[in-house]
Amino acid sequence: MRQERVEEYLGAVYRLRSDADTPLPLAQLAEYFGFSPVSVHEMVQKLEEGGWVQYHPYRGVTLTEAGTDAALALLRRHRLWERFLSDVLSLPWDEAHTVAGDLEHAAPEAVTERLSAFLGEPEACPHGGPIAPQATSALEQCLRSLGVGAEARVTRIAPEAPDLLRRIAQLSLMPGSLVKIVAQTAEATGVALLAEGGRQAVVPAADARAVWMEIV
Amino acid sequence: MRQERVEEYLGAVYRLRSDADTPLPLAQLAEYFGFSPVSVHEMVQKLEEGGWVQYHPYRGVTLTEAGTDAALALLRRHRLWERFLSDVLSLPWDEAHTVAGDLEHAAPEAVTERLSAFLGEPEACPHGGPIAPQATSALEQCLRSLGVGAEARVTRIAPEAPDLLRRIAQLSLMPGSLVKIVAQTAEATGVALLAEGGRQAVVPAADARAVWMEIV
DNA sequence: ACAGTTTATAAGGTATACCTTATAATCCAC
DNA sequence: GTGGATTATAAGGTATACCTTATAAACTGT
Ligand SMILES: [Mn+2]
Ligand SMILES: [Mn+2]
Ligand SMILES: [Mn+2]
Ligand SMILES: [Mn+2]
Repeated sequence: MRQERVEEYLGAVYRLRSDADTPLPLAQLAEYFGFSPVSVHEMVQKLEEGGWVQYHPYRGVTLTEAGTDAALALLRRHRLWERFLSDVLSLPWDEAHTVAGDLEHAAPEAVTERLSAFLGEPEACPHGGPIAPQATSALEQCLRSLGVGAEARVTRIAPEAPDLLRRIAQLSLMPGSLVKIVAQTAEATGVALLAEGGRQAVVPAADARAVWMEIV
Repeated sequence: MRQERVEEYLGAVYRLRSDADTPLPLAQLAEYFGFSPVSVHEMVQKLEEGGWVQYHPYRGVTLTEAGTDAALALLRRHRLWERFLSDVLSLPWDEAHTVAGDLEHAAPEAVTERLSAFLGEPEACPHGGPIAPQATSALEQCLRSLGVGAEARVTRIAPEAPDLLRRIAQLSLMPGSLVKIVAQTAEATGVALLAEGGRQAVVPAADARAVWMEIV
């Protein structure tokens, strides 16, 4: 197995899983990568042989300790590069995410640590993802799930799909933004309406599911 | 052909060739990579189909214009990352070279330009390699070729082999160092002796061939 | 409890980029 | 101009990581 492939799989498992013990169905991994389920199954078997994941037939994969460590290290590198690209080189945040997706595989531990120090030991990526690997705050709720009248602060955008990031940026909904839900459209197909610092914006339901908030 | 492989070959051709029109023998490429000549031959044929090189049977390869452009762009990225790793993250210069060998493939044009701006548009890598692609100064001579009594300034270390770089660093022979040749040992197996700012050092003949200087 | 869906496994295929062994063509130095 | 070294080419092989098609097994809801 090539190192980069291993990392991509472990990173994906970490990002997509709901919690550490609930196995992630291979179908979800396949869909995430756009690979056939058969290919993902093959790769997962190799990952299990390598001691990175545990495979639970008919249920999915969980990360072993080694797998979790590797995934966390990857995510940390990813987010540090994102900060560098975004803060130091002023790259748009969707491009920062994309480029970091390559750089993340090419920085040994020593470089990562020095990069973190240079950046001032940041705590989150430009999209709100934690850099010091810690549990996601249990207080986070997605924008979609908030009711009319709620006031909340954006903590994070996840998942970090480039086109989604571009739309979110246009609405100025970056982490830190304070927001009040002023209206809500009908059910599944609906959108959420909200006002922020005077301005108003309409967030499509699908996008609202990727915006995570903390009620204030 | 995968982009990274193409880049590695073009970069190697550029670094190893003596001048633009003299073809580089495949044997030298094979030796550089540690690949079999047959494999290199196969790859060179694909590179020719791709329009990156021209192959002159029994003589070697030359870069096409597209190939030269790609090689120069790669070298530029390589050297900018070296400067970043060395200046900003304080990595030892041999490690900077090694890590840059990976990062160089993962930075799109836009990132490269911003990186260069952030670094203050540097003109050379930590080992003296030019960043703005220009002809190497014709005044450069290698340390090995200088006679006793000559006074010169180090301009560059090439090739950038990590262990060579470590030895050179220990002798404090980085680009900029001023040096006077005070003695020279016998022929091929010999070493060159020199004094620098009071200190004295003995440079093995093989290493002296990689230290390029400008007579002052 | 069984039908229908989901998941697993078997079998064979592709492309990339490396390998070895063997033979053929060419070059070069004497 | 020929013989020994270099270089080219042919043929077949490996590993990785993806693919499709087809069949089998297990799960799940009614
Ligand atoms: Mn990646
Ligand atoms: Mn991010
Ligand atoms: Mn490289
Ligand atoms: Mn360099």
